[in-house]
Amino acid sequence: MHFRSTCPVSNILDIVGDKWSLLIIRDLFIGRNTYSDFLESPEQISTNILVDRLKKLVQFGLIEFTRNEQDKKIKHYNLTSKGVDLYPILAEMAVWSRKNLDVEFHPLSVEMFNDVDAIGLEKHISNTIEGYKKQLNKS
Amino acid sequence: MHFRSTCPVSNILDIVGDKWSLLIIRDLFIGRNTYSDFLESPEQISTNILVDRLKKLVQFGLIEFTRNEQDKKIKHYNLTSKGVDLYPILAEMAVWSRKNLDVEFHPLSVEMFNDVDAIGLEKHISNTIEGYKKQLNKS
DNA sequence: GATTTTAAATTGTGAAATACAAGTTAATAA
DNA sequence: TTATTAACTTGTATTTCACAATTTAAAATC
Repeated sequence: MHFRSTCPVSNILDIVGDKWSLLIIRDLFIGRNTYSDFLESPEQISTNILVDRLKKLVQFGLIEFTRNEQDKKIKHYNLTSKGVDLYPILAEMAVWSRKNLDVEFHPLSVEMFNDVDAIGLEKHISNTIEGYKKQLNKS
Repeated sequence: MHFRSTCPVSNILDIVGDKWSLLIIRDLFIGRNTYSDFLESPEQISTNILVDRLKKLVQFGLIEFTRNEQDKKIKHYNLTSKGVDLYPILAEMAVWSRKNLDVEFHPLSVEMFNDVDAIGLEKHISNTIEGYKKQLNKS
């Protein structure tokens, strides 16, 4: 990995600072976890970019995959601990957009905002991280 | 502005989700605020990209500029309220990098991490935002 | 066990974004 | 009037991305 500088903000941007990586991470948090799932996301990623990003995210240790036991041609991706740690960034991004953009949001994010308003951002973040890690231990 | 979807994470990435925008925002938080300052940052942005990003960030309402009264050919950029609101994202990115990357960081970020450790992330974020807004009122 | 189906991956081509080097503009300073 | 310099532009090469079509390989069906 080549880093442009020793700034930690620059460093993480060198890893996930492109148009697509963080959207794949977002997808994993909302339960989408196969190649086909990612293709169905509303942003419409191209297949070559998707394959490239999945490979890179695996190389960086942010995600990994297991084969479906029933149908071994299906890969189920999941976040690693490093990947789960990205959630605070995604949450702060969503919060910024709600505060600063005058647009309608997807029902899933409205649900997320309701939770944030009900229990606070910090609690929402820790709950989400904990929830994802539980899901991991089951599989 | 064209948004790829109604996901708030996707929305903000459509605005600042490129290789450079958030580094210019970071620069403004650490006191770099002229074209020449930005060019001197360690990541070495190209002049054409810099001009393009500054224009876009102004258009999006994240930054604005004033002319130096002593030397009117110098533009001093500053964050707007919308721009200052990006700080939690930058802070969470830095925190992620410290936790998950095994590299040495720039002295300025070490200083920032010390503050985070001393007073907590939330307090560090609110102090930084408040500090920047004070600096704004003076000018 | 040959054929069909399908998730994942690849390939080719054009478009867009970025990098790099050089030159231009315009306000200030000498 | 001529430097000087901050900001900006231009041209070209490279890299990344978008879009469409095709290929691969494991599983399911006949």
